[in-house]
Amino acid sequence: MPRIPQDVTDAELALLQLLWDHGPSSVRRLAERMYDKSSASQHATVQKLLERLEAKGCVERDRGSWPHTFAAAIERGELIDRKLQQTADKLCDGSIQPLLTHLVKGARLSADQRQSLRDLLDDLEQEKSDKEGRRGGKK
Amino acid sequence: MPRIPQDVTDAELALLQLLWDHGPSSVRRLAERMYDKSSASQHATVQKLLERLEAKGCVERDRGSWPHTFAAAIERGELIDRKLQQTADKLCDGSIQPLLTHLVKGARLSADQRQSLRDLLDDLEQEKSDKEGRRGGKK
DNA sequence: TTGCACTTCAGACGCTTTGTCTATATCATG
DNA sequence: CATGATATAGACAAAGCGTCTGAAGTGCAA
Repeated sequence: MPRIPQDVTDAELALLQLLWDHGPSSVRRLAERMYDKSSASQHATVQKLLERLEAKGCVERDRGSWPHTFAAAIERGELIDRKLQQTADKLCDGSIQPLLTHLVKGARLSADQRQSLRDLLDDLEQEKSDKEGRRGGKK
Repeated sequence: MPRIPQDVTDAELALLQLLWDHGPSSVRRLAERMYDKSSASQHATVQKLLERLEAKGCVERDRGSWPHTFAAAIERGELIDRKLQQTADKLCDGSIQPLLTHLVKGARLSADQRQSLRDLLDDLEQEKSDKEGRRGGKK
């Protein structure tokens, strides 16, 4: 089940952004947005990129429609998580804790941002105790 | 002097890790650790990688010693920050806030980890008020 | 049906990166 | 200066990436 995540290149990422921002689209629409009045070869380029994205499991193609409609198969957040995990693997021996520390220290967080982070932690706390209070569940 | 950060490749990173873990070293020592009984050509490979790392500002070479001694010119944390910023640039429009959120949500944080995160936030709070009330003695 | 425009698909090109290696110049010391 | 180790410059193959060409397929209108 856990398909091993593949890397997404820059051009591919640009396409994903378009899909995230504008929803499922045809090759033509994507090409027109990406280049802005696309030529025949650019159209083919987009097609190839989509093909590779599909192979990587990042894009879903609806072969029933004509022309084919493409949609993102992963969410932005999913890709973010992948990237973070990769960074952790390479630099922190797989542990994410150091990343957190560095982010919190490095980012100049405003009071608001700090507060929202605290809130987030509170939510986690809540979740945790929920799990305990509700008759056991699975360990 | 914000030297524009360069990317570090895998083999280069492996060298940096050695420098971080074992301190300044000669090419020979690095080669022996990296491959484990290094050949002549592997020795040259390490030399080339160090040369590139030096060009990228990630390694400092002491040309006074013989053989040259190499030391990391950036800290692990610095590279982590770079990577995180790059991820933010590509996926979050440069903002780090989303990264934080995803990390906190995604990482299964233990109670201890959550607490240390809170402490970290408290420290930031403290720092903030320090800056207002003091003539900053840093250390 | 045939013709046409559009799409899909397979493949290849050209450039760059990356890790590796060869060859030559340079050095420290006996 | 002779020798063995080191430094330096350059070349190489393999792979990745964005791009493009050419041919096959599909829907549609005359």
